[in-house]
Amino acid sequence: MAQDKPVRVRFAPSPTGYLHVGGARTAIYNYFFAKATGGTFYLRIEDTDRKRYNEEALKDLMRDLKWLGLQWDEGPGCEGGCGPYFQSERLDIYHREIQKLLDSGDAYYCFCTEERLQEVRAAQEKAGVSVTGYDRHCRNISREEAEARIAAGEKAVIRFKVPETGVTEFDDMIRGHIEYQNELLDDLVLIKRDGYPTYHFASVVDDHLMGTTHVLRGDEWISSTPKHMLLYKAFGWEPPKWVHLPVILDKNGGKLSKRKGAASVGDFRDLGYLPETLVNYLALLGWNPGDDREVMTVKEMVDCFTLERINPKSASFDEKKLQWMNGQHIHQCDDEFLAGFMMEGLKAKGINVDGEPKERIAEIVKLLKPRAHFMQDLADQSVYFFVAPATYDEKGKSKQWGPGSKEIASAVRNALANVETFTTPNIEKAFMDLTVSRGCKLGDLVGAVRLAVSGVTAGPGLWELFEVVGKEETLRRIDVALPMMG
RNA sequence: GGCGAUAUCGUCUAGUGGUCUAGGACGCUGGCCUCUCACGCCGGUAACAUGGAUUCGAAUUCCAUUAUCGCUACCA
Repeated sequence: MAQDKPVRVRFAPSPTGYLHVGGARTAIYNYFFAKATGGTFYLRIEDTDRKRYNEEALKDLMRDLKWLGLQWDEGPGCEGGCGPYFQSERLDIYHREIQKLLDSGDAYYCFCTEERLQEVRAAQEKAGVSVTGYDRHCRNISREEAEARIAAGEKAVIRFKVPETGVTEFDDMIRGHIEYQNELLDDLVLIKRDGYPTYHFASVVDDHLMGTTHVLRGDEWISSTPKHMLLYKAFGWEPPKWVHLPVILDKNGGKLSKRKGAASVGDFRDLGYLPETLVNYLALLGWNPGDDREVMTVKEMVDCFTLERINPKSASFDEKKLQWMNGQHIHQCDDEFLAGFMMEGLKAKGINVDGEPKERIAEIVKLLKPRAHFMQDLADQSVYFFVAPATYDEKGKSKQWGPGSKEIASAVRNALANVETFTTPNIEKAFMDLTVSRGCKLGDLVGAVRLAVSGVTAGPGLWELFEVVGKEETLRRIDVALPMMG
């Protein structure tokens, strides 16, 4: 399947809401495909619905795409030769192009009102006819009459004159050959009453004019593709290659929606996922590299990306696996980056870490890194290295601070007090010696003091933990907790 | 209703007529490691939607059925 011309693909969102992970994945595949083939990835804003336009959504959209690392080669902010990249700024182009269709007789003015359309629809429903849609009431109004009526102030839309017979077929790169009977298609609106183009018209005109070679879009567009094919034909343009992507469903096979949980890129960022994780996971949801690799960098994925390995089946989003993958990516982050993220998190909690030695921060990151599943785990779990616990885990209290624990904790405290150089090996030795002299197990010694020093029952190895907290502070925290023990 | 797409473990997937008593990953689970929790390592669990047809042979091809999703807007 040789590419005769350089690949040009686009992500063409409508700025009506947040960037849904499904949309994000469409953007990812477009981006991967462009990068894998040395082509161009451009961003086009489909803002032809003035009622649903949302300025905030547009800003978020671009921010989230950038956060994911999907920087466009052309588009808002980096104009290329095919702008403008906002459809709302291309109205003159659509009006110029529609004239061609009007001239050739492939499009016509339609004066039907919303009310009449509704009546037609209702009647069709009642009659139970199989073919529904616009009844082509205005199809045969002459151009002269139509223009006269418009000149007289009547409002109209412009519809496409779809052939009444025949078959329209196209090949989808991941689904193969698809055919539609033209008689099932209705005369879709091309230019709306407000003068704006519909999606169908604008996307066809733009994909052609902007040189799109492959259209990668959600599979909800499959049924519209024959209409788009017919438009290309009417214009005499060569259609792009079609690549309809499967959708992403939630755990239960329903739509992934905000109401049911996280659904947008921003949601997952707030939850503590790395962009690398999200891109990796989303890419693997419906595509595979051809081998067993799963945790991959963008470069690794781009290097082996092909459209042929995209699955036609829609996939359920599994947040458990996402979590696991985030842990994997956190393990691969360099410590310095994690340290920066951790310190910001601590600052946000009101903990001043400015004076902390770099080595100490690095040591903490080293201890916490293999335990982190979310980025905020770093800050959340490191608080006790900087501030003594104000409260203690309730379950831990009843389990670790029961009868006899005070005596054990005191013994540990005294043993620790005698450790001159408070380092991990020395601390460990103190504990070991204590098990010998007391004739007990290590497990008997650690629970109570871990809770006393950290406030929680889970965490890094105790010796390391104590070393980083420091001798004086460790002893002090044990002293504070001693009276609470039984 | 009509049209279309899809159909392998709970989930993501490998698999393109024999090497499949179906492989990997997440999850769940047993164990190892061990001062806790993680990490890591070893093992287990679990699937070709159904019915026909083609074929010496089908998860793989074809046809039905079923189920799910999508479209059926002057929304994208």
